Amino acid sequence: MQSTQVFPLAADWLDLLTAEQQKRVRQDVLIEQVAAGTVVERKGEPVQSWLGVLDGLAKVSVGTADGRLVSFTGIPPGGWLGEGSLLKREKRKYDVVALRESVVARMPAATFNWLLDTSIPFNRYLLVQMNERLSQFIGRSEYRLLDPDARVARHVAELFNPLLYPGTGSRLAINQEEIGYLAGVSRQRANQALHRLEAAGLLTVGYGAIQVNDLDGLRRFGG
DNA sequence: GCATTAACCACCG
DNA sequence: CGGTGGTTAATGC
Repeated sequence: MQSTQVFPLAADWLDLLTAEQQKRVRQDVLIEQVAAGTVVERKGEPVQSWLGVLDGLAKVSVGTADGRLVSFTGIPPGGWLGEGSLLKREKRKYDVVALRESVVARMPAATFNWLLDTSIPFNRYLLVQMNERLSQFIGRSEYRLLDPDARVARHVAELFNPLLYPGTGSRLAINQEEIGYLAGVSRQRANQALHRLEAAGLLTVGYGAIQVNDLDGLRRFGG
């Protein structure tokens, strides 16, 4: 199930490319619609493409051999990932799973490398993205020390990071179970945290969605 | 005390 | 109808 037809390609880096480069990208990138629960990429497989989430929500998880989750990230629409493994030509180091029905894009390694060789703006984009991700990763280590309300606040804020996920507006379709999963709390506790954050005027809770009103406030909440 | 799981049921789309 | 959310009760750390 793939089409190279019209793609409302959620990728702001596309604008950084020349017309010729955009043309090749559109030709080479494969788009695929996947059902909820689909394992888009499995840990250990050779990396052949750069992955983009165009619609839906994907999770990236890293676990130990016994299956225990060590790290876990949500990728909303507009997020692209896997450039690290692609650059090092190594095997994928994590599982990528669609949390719900999603649309994913794959850019072949050859195209990715060609862009690296021909587009300085694209390199700059990657540099910014990788730096931002590193900063996010380091910051997350202190989440464990925070209470559940603050953990939820920060994980929600991460999903709205404009540098990593430019396609995400102020509203994101994500249910409370998924938020709980991201923040490492139960659905009930996530629900409670969301309402406290709403009472603090930081976000608005909708049906199967949240709307962020104060991104900085969320990042700062509880600490 | 606080969080978790399980279970309801009401409501939204 | 299925999915989501608000709530409660029982149990554990």
